[in-house]
Amino acid sequence: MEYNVYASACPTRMIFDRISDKWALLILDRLCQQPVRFNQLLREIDGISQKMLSQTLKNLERDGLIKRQAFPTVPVTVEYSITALGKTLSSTVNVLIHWAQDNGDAVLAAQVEYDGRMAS
Amino acid sequence: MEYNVYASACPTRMIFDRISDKWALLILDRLCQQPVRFNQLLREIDGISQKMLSQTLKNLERDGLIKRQAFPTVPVTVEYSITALGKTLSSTVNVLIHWAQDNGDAVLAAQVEYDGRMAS
DNA sequence: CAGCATCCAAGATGATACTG
DNA sequence: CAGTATCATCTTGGATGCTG
Repeated sequence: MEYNVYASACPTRMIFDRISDKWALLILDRLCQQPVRFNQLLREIDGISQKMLSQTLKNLERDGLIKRQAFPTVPVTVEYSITALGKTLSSTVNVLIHWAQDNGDAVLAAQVEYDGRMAS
Repeated sequence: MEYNVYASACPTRMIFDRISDKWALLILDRLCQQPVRFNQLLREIDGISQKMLSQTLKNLERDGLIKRQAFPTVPVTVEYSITALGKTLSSTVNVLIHWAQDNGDAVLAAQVEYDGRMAS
């Protein structure tokens, strides 16, 4: 069956909602490098709250993009790692990251030009 | 200079905030095909309100990703088209769209598995 | 036609405190 | 350490009405 990307019920749109989660992308990118524990992520992802981290990790795990593994140490240790599926998504995300790095200046310049044009 | 992607002040992060706007991506993708007028976009992008459309178009124009052109007809006609910069972004966005189309089922399956695992 | 201004409801998020 | 629960806040976005 063919889906209309612009319709709400479209599966692609559902995935776009996940993809459009800033924290999810940052976490995914971070886990792509190596498995990381909860509090370490909390420290490294600048600006994220414990609540959002917890919530985002749960979503990512539910989507099969990351894997949660708890070790029976005292106190408990939990390690989050990326899955094969998550890796493939991360690759496409990296394309966007590189675009941003390459074109950040151009966007910034456009903003300055726009603001000047509108002010007058 | 090197930026830390995880820091709030990072330019890449700023761009990510734009990219993470669902409406912006959909509009960009639509304009990539051909120039479209305001009300036509309003009809085609399912679920978007006039307010959001107006707001998103303004942001995209400010970022230099789309171009707004008004024609002095009665009543006025406004056409939005994609810029060269916007086209390059759209290309990378398309990679994501294809990923979503290819992996939607896998994500769905993961969700079902997760929900079942958590319910027990 | 192509918007802008206003009001308001709902959801997202932060801060804080508590737990196995 | 790795979370959960609760409350307060703050943003977001929809609905409506008006305008050049």
